Amino acid sequence: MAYAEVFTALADPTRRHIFEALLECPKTVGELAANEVVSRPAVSQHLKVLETAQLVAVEPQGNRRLYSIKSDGLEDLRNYLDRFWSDVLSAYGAEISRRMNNH
Amino acid sequence: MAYAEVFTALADPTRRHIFEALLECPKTVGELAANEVVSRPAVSQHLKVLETAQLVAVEPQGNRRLYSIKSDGLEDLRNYLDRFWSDVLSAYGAEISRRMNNH
DNA sequence: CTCATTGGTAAGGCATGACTTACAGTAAGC
DNA sequence: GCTTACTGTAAGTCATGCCTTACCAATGAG
Repeated sequence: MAYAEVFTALADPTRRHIFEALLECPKTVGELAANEVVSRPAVSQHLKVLETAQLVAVEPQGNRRLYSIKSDGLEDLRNYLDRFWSDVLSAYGAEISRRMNNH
Repeated sequence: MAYAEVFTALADPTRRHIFEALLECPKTVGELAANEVVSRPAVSQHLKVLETAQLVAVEPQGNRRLYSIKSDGLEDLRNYLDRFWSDVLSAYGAEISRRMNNH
């Protein structure tokens, strides 16, 4: 039921960029910040949002923190869309039959 | 390639509510606004965002404007997620093999 | 023709969010 | 131990977004 946070998290271009960067392989905050235009603290804040949305996970490794993709958030979003998808199709069916009756 | 606008559009709770209301059947602006907490102009502005994201379509009917679901936006989002989904899985595979080598 | 209904747009206020710099804390290297 | 590297948090600034009221255009009803 966390699809709301997922929408919010992925609505931001920078957060999408960070998220997509993590698809390649797990990365530290510094590595992620090196590929972004914004500052490192900004990346930290974005990672916090992504973590709340269950899109990433952290694993402290000594001095550094290794961030990696967590599929839970995407799964929530996918379930939300799947539920909608059937509703959309049935809505189309209802609309079509409605038009066939009216026209 | 409009998934960015779709994320932005569906990140707002009111817009999600409007969008979900349209799943039942096409509705006019007044009907939609009657079921929302915000004012009618606010609903109009939300509908504009949803329309930009290819999530709804309009059909003027005399005095009124009938809004209905348009699946294009959801389809874009779905394609984006599908592409990610395979990447997520392959990323997991890489991560697993990486851990098997290291530990 | 006149008035009411419907709905989009403009302008302004206010809250939220994204970014920055500064600071604090913890682990690593010497 | 002392310094350096890595990262999260706090505080403040600035832009963006959402909402409101006011206004205007177009259609329908009488």
